[in-house]
Amino acid sequence: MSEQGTDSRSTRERILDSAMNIFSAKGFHDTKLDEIVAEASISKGSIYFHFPNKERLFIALVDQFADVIERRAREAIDEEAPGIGRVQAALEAVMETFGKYRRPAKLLLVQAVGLGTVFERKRMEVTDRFALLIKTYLDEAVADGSIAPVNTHIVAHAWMGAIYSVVIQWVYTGEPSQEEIMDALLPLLLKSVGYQD
Amino acid sequence: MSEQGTDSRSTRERILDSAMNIFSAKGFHDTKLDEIVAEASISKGSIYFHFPNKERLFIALVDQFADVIERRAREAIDEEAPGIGRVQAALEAVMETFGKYRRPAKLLLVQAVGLGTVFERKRMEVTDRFALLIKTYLDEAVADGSIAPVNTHIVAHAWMGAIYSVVIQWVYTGEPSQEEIMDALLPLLLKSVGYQD
DNA sequence: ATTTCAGTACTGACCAGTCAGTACTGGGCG
DNA sequence: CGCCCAGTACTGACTGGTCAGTACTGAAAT
Repeated sequence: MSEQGTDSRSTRERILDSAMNIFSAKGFHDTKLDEIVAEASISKGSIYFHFPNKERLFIALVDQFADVIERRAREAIDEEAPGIGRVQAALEAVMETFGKYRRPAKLLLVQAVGLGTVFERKRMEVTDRFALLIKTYLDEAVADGSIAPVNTHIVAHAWMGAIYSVVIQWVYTGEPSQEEIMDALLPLLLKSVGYQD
Repeated sequence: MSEQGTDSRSTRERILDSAMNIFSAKGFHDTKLDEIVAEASISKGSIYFHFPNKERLFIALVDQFADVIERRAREAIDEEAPGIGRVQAALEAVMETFGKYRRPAKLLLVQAVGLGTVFERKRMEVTDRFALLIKTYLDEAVADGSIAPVNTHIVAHAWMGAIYSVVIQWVYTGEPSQEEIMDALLPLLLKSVGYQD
């Protein structure tokens, strides 16, 4: 692979890194491409060589992190036997991943919301994707008798919102700690569907 | 008060109405003041007479609706005796209010998020306000023994997120119906803190 | 005759996106 | 081997459309 200059990472990666930093801190509209250019020490033309426009650069970051979260969740699920244990494992994996990547979390949960019509579809796509993932395993837990029948569609969205909200709070303030969150949130969610360990 | 022309509402109200319609549909940045001018049949100068800038006009709408939601919730609470009944009453009031005002709900829950640094403070202020309201009455319910002790701070944020998420889903798709939501969400939340009716 | 409110026409800063040009690599060919 | 050519990666000064905000005028009310 071609290396050159002091920084060995490829230009594309440099752009993505800097874009992540600045988008997550200032939001889409308050981020100027020239700021990314400065922080990444690349040129404006480079951005347009690697990405068709600002919007797609942003969406690339959103997709990238949504993929990571989903992959981690699925990995955790696959290591667990069917039933409510999978729900717990997935939750732990998701919380851990959000915890490890604070800035991407902010980008996905906050900065990707409320950006006009174009991004709205992307946002719904991502939330639906996660909600569906949750729903699948809730349905599984219902089927094998781990929990009583519920409206899993609504429960899935409610769970996702609960996780979002607590994580956002944590991303911004650092409080409450991840341990406190796990200790409080996991039993809360499980109890909400009538499961007691 | 001064009336004039066909439309009897004051210019300020006309501006707020049209701004609400367009902001809630297209988001902050995709809304041009000239669109508001056209829809309200007023002039651009009028906007700048009544509001110092676009940002404050938007925030005025956010505050306005946040006040409505909070007032309805408090009214519902005050009619109920202390304990878990208050939580239920507040929830019903909030859901009903969101249900009645679909566009403002979209503005508050979606369009007011992810708009750079300036609005971030406002968003946190509003969510903290609601979370604190929930927390107060959760603490009350714990104190009088309606529910077992929990980390009410986290529970409050989780509940808020759950409500947000389900309402957003409903605002965009019209599904699930308000009745389904109430039937599924209320027991879910109550069970999550170990309360069974 | 001054204040309040509304209307119209205009400005200029801003910034996403462009493009002509540079630098380096590799490989086909006589 | 030296030469040309093509392709890829990147640069950064420049442009042009957009739109928030302003200046100024008018007119009704008190």
